[in-house]
Amino acid sequence: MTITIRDVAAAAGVSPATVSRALRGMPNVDERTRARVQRVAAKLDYVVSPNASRLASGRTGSIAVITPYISRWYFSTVLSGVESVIQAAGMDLLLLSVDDHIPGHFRAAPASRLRRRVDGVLVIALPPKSEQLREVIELGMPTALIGITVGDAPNVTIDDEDAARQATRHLANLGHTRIGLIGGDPDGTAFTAESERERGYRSVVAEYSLSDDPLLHASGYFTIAGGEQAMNALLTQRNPPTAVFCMSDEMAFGALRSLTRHGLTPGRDVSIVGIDGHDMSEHLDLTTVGQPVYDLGRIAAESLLSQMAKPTDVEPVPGHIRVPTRLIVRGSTSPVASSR
Amino acid sequence: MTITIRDVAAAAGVSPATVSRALRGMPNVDERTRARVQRVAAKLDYVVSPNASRLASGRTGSIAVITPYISRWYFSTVLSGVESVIQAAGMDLLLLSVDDHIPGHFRAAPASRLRRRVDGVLVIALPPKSEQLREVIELGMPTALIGITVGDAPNVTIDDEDAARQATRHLANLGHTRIGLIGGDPDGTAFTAESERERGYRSVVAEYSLSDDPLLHASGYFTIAGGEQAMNALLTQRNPPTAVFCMSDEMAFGALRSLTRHGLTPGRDVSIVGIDGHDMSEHLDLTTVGQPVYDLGRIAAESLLSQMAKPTDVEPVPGHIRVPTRLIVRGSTSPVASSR
DNA sequence: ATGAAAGCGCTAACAG
DNA sequence: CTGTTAGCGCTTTCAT
Repeated sequence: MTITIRDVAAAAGVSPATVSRALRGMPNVDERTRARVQRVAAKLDYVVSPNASRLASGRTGSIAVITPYISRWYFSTVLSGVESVIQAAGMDLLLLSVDDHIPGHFRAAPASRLRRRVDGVLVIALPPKSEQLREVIELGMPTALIGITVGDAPNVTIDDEDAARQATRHLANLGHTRIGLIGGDPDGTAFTAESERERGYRSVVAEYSLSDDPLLHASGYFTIAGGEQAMNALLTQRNPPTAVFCMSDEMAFGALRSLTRHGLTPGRDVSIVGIDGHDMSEHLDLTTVGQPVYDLGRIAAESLLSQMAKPTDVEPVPGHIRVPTRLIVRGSTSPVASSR
Repeated sequence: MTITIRDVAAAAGVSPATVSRALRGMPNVDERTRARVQRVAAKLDYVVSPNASRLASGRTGSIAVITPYISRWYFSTVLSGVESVIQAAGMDLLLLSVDDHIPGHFRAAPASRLRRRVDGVLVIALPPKSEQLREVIELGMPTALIGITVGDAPNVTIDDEDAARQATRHLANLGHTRIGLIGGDPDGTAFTAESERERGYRSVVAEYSLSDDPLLHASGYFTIAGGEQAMNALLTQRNPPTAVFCMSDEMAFGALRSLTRHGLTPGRDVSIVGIDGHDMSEHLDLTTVGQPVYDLGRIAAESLLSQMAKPTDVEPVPGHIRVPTRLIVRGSTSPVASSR
């Protein structure tokens, strides 16, 4: 019923091997033969069986993307960039989320679903010390990490420390001296990005001799709601900051909302700056340090592909790739009110 | 090097066939034999080769998700719901975008990448009359559509006409009589949702004898920027609407922004209502008709799975599944100003 | 309940 | 440049 390579071979008057070569564009095939085979294959509406092909060749032609979230902006945007490259390369993209969106729902370890199934793995911002990431790396297959740094595993990131410096410096240059920080969790160690951004912030605090009052720090857990609560906390102090650096745009959105709810005007009463260049940041008039998230995905996928193409013995260290960020100044930041 | 079913068989002192049966939980295997095989397989760290298994059995164990966009809120949220079900079922999820994010970049027809490769297909809101959708449906494999209706193909949607009625009625009940409409494209025919939402709007206009001035209609192309421009157009008329129904939250976000830019206050000067229940809608205090987007994905995936489980001869019509929506009233809507 | 045998549809040497 | 010969690693009758 389903037509196989032998049907094509018979119809074209050649052997299955020749059909295989002709269709895959291999050399050492007479161009007229190739043309005839292609024509016959098209007429017969033949498509190779990926499974047979993979079984025989040992290559799976697929790469897996592992991500903690699918629908959050950063993750879906990275995924989009990844997908464009994978698809252009003619490979299959297996999507695997390790989040448990449904509380209490057990998610199998990703590694077991990867073995013998994909040629390479792309990991989007999994917590560096998570069991799941460790498992994946221990698989020992070609891997590229996005947005995180773990040992010397090939990865693509922004310079998080520098991004934080750009954001904080922008505030300092506007004359602010009490600059708040809204970070992730209180430990600040869940992600490499978190500690690096904090380091960037601290380096500017030192550089400009800004206030380093510990009360200027709050945790927003990288969510909108968390950012709002963090800003609430900052605002209800005796001596609130005149400007706040948020480690992500989403937390900054929450901070903006907190201001509005408190009857304050972002940019006039308190300046807010984020990191991301989130789609909605323009809409909310948020100053931010934009990162090319779609490109992060694209570049990581390309890097993985080239890593896979290379012979396994020579390893020219795909290494760490840094992509640039840039400060986007909007209405949420302005010079400190000299006197109120 | 890689260990196969024969290694397990040898180590367990049984035949490969028995290992196969034991590991897949088939009946007619002595439970002690099964236990031994499982123990040996685990000790040897054996994983079946999906390709060999698929080739031999004829089942691919994968389902494809085809979507025009990956990073837009609606699509990534649906995808997230789909993924949770597919993964729980132990199947592979192949992600395929048919969008050309990179202008001029040719995207191969999806159908050719599906044949002999997946057992079923999930399609997220592709334009009903698109070539790509037609191709996919003609494949004749188990399929479920999300957010669109095409013939009698199994699908999962909200009641778009009803959602539009809820939104428009809410405005009418607040006393508004000049209610604007921001839709997708001028034809309003790209998606089934579009024409149905327009029908719902019109039915309420008729029901409440509201103004049906054609100047109250604008096109926002389902984007934030488009929504803003549409609202601009509506606002610069001699007799602007006092309330506007936007066919999507993202267009509503744009409309809100337009109001703010014009010095108007949403909810006080002009009421705005959207459809979606977008993550940011709460943050922007937007009244909207919420749809359970994550569940749309979940339900469609489950429906597809059960469709695939059934024998092909009896077809009890998986049919059309409607999920309920609900009006969420927030600050962007309020009673019409009786006199200004 | 278990084993033997025959493929699933293709690719990869190896000849020629 | 093309054909032949072996499998890739599993599943599935068919026996036993």
